This record gives sequence, C-alpha cells and structure tokens, in this order.
Amino acid sequence: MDNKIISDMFAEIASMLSLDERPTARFEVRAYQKAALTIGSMQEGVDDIYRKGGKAALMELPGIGKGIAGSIEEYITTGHMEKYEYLKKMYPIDMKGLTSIQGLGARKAVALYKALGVKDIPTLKKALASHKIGKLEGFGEKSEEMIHKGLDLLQRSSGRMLLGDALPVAEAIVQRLKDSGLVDRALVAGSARRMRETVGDLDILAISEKAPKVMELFTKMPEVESLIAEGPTRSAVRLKIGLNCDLRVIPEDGFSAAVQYFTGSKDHNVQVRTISVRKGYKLNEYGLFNKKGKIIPTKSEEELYAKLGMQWMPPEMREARGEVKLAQESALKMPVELGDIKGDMHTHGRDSDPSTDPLEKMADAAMTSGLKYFASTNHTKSLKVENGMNEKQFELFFKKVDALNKRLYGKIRILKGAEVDILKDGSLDLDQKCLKSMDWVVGSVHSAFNQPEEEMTKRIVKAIDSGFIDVLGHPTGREMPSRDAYRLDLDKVCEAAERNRVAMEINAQPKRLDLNDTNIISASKYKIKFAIDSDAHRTPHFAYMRYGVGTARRGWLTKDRIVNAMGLKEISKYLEMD
DNA sequence: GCCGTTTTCGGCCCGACTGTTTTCAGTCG
Repeated sequence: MDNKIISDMFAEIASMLSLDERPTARFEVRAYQKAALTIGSMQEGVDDIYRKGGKAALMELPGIGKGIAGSIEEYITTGHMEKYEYLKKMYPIDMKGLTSIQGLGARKAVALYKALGVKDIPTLKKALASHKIGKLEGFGEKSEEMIHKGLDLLQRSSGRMLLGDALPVAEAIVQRLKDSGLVDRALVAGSARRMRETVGDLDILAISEKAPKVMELFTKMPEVESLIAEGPTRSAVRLKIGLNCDLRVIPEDGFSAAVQYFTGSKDHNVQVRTISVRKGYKLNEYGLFNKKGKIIPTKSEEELYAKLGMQWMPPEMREARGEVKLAQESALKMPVELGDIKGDMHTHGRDSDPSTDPLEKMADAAMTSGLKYFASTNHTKSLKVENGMNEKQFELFFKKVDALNKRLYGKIRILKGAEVDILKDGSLDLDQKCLKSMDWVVGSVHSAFNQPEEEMTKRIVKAIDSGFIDVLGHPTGREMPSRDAYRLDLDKVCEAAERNRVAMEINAQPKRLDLNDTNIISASKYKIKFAIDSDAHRTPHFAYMRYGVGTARRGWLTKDRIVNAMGLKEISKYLEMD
C-alpha cells in the first residue's frame, strides 16, 4: 500500500510549488493538495487500482487527471517520481515536517533554509537555540517565538483528537456562552458537527451584538491554555486538552450562511458554491448574495439550501460523496437518528466483574437512555483479561436475567447473549448448547490480530457460517489512535453475512467507531442489516450511542437498515426467525 | 494540474489576523 507515501509526496510537491511565482502555479498547488487528500483518505491501495485498471482507473478518482495519474504510474512502476525529485533538488528540505509547525509555511521554511541552513526539525531547533531567526529580514522576535511555540505544540500533540473527547468540550463551551446571556445563539460547527471520528480543531459560531464581551469571555475561559488570535469577528485559542478552538461572532442575517460554510466539508462547500454561482448568486461565510451584492436573508440552513434548489442535508453527509447531486434531485434519503434507536445489542455488566457495573445498574441506565431493550453480552472464557465467562457461568447468569426480566416486565427487556470470541481458527469460544440458549450472539475477534488477510477473512467467514452468531462485533478491530484495523476482505465477510442473515456492528465506542463511515458505505451495498451498539461496560457508556449513530449517518444508513431501530415486538419477531 | 448543464479553454474562494511592514506578505481556515 503506497497511499501514504504518494499522498505525502503530492502534499510536499504542493508546498514546493506554492513558492513558484507563475500566476497559474497556485492552481497547480491546489490540484496537488486535492490529489494528496484523495489518495490519503482512500481505503483501497492506489497500486491495486493501478494493477486492476491501469492509468485510466486512476483518472476516475476525483482530482486525479492525466498528469497526476502519470506520476502515480511512474512511482508504482519505477519507484521514482521525476517531478518530486526535481523540486526536491531545488528545495532539499523536510517541507512536510517543517510546514506542519503552526505559523511556519513553505516560504518561511525556505527563507530559513537559505539564511540559516535549516532543513528539518533538528536543524530548526539549533537555529532557535542560537536566537538568529528573529534577526532575519521578514522575521522578528514574535515570529521566532511563534515558531518556538509551534514546535513545542507539535511535539506535544499528534494533532487530531477523538470526537468523543473533543465534542463534549466544545458543547461545554457553547453552553458557557449561552449561560453568559451575551449570545443569542451558539453552536458547534466544523468536523465535530459532521461527527468525524477525529477532529483537528473546534469551530464555534455565535450570534451576538456584544462581540467584544463575548471574545473576552471566550479567551479567558478556564479551558484556555493560550491565546492564538483575538479580533472582533474571530478569536482563536489553544485549549488545555490540546486542541485549537475558533470562535466566530456573526450578525444574525448571516448566521445560516456561516453555519453552512463552517460546517463544511471543504469539498462539499466548493460544490455548493459552484451551484450558487450557476444560479446567479454568490455564497460565502457572510451570506447568500444576489448579483447586485445585496444579501438574501435566510433564516435557516434549510432555507439556504432551498434557495439553491437543494434538499437540506444532515451535516454528517456533507463530505462530497454524491450528496449534493442527490439533494438537487430531491432524492436524498434521510439517515437514521438517535431518536430512532430503541435498543442496544452489545453491552457488558455483571455482579462479579469489577471492570463493569452490575446488570441491575446497566438496566437502570438503559431505561434512563430511553431504551426498550438491550442485549447483555459478556465476554467468553478465552478472554481472560476481561474475566470471560464459561458455559456454566452463562447458565447461572441467565437465571438472573430471567428473574430481572420478570421484575422489569413492561419497562425494559434484557436479551440473553454473549460476545463470543472468534478463536484463531474461526471456531467459537462456547459450546453449541450454550450458544443455542441465547437470544443474541455477538461474534468478535480479540486475538491474533496479525494474521494475513486471507487467514483472517477465512476465520471470520467460518464464524459467520457457523450459524450461531447474529452480529459481527467491531468488524475490523481497530482502536484509535494506536491499533490499526486488521487485514480483512470486507467484501467476502459481507457476502457471508448476507447469506447467513448476520448483521454488521457499528461499534459506538469513540476509540473504535467500527465499522467506520467508508466501510459502512461499502458494506451497505450488500443486503445486510447493521447494529449500532454502545458496547457499554459501565452505565455512562450508553451515551456513546450518539457517536455510533453519527457514524451510521456518515455512512448514509437509513432507519430500516438498523437492527436496534426496531421496536421490541419487531425485534422479538426478528429473533424468532433464527 | 483538474475539470466540464460555462465542456477541450479558461476558470479555479478569498477574507481575517498577525507581524513586520510603511502598503504588504505569510499563514490559516
């Protein structure tokens, strides 16, 4: 898989081309940036695409034309890329490393190289230590300090943060602004609103007549570590949690346009703005304007999109994956919502296990979350670190479940289940009699992650074909940020799931979100259902459901594809069909 | 360098903020 290497090369080419004075160069820069983004975010390897369909197949990818496809072909076949090497000779510096420092761009990086021989992070550190940077032309004390701070920051943080860590902080800041009485409205925009699995920064928007006071409140919040910028319409701070946060204060008549603009994504916005131009409008973050430059007031995003001849789209879908065209044709189906969720098909909890809450507490929490049923699915004996249970223990445990169900009848129903380990050879970690006694079985891989793709695929397909599992738990096994997905042929797994009526899980734990959005899109081609599960080990974890639903929405799943969007009667019928 | 209901040429987003300027360049989003 060469995607990351090639994507990085294109990103570096873009940086180096940004130094080019030719007027057309800046468009080339954008072309290479876009290509880098496309390739960097793809699931399939460019080398596979090239092997299957040659240069023509590469040119099917968005932002990849004849020239860039040629460069990819050249790299795959020869291991070299002439354009990259030519530019690299002109600028023999670690452009990617240096420009990843906040406040240091390509031009300043080259200026540092020419004046002080800075070519990478270590030589930059030396230059900083000698205090020569502030004396250079075009630099000053403040730029030196900014580079210093930027470097510190880079070394302390890897950049993006889990949505589950970032979103609650953003929502707390919004609440603080609202509680102050200084703002009329405030909301979280950006990638957090789109429920991306990780976010690089937070964007908050507010309507207020008292911008200076709002900015003062914002920049002096206890969450703030340091001030990056403060102005009348925009301020930016570094938060103690290690994330930058922007606040924009906007007048009321431009709010819906600002919300649309700052929710993005970038590519989605480019498409929407192109449509607005065709309709004779101009759309920017300040509003929708007619040809004479007069603002066309819009009260909501719905109204704004309607003016452009489009359906409103949920933020999670605004990733330029075809939603714009469908919205123009009014053919967009609205995805599942948190309110549609009636149950949870993967939870843990028992009295004897100190790493979880007891079943009664879990049932209480499930009721508080508004659920009508949930499956209690404890780990099985092989998973010793999680206190996995054996057949006898399940038998005893289920008697407790029966008793509790009797007591809670009419309020909530607990389904008897297990998260059974799919062992290395694809067999299951409990005997058939025990598995048959259950309402719902989650099958999951928790060991031997390093098997080759073919072996792992066979292992999982064998488990699905056993006929004993109802859902494949966290199907790719990734855990952000440290554990990558195991190698797996998802198509073969989905085919097996389809013929066995096995669902695919969307595990809602913030570090998992597995399947992820792009895998969901691939998997949804098959006639299978999905289960959005909190995988709660303790009562607060039921709240993870929103991240799973957000991920399902990013994968365009409608309510009818979700197992646990069924009511209790419906799901009981579904379970009897086994 | 990419792309196409503006279709094989001629567009491609541009404003806010900062710092080092003395009217603007660099960076960011």
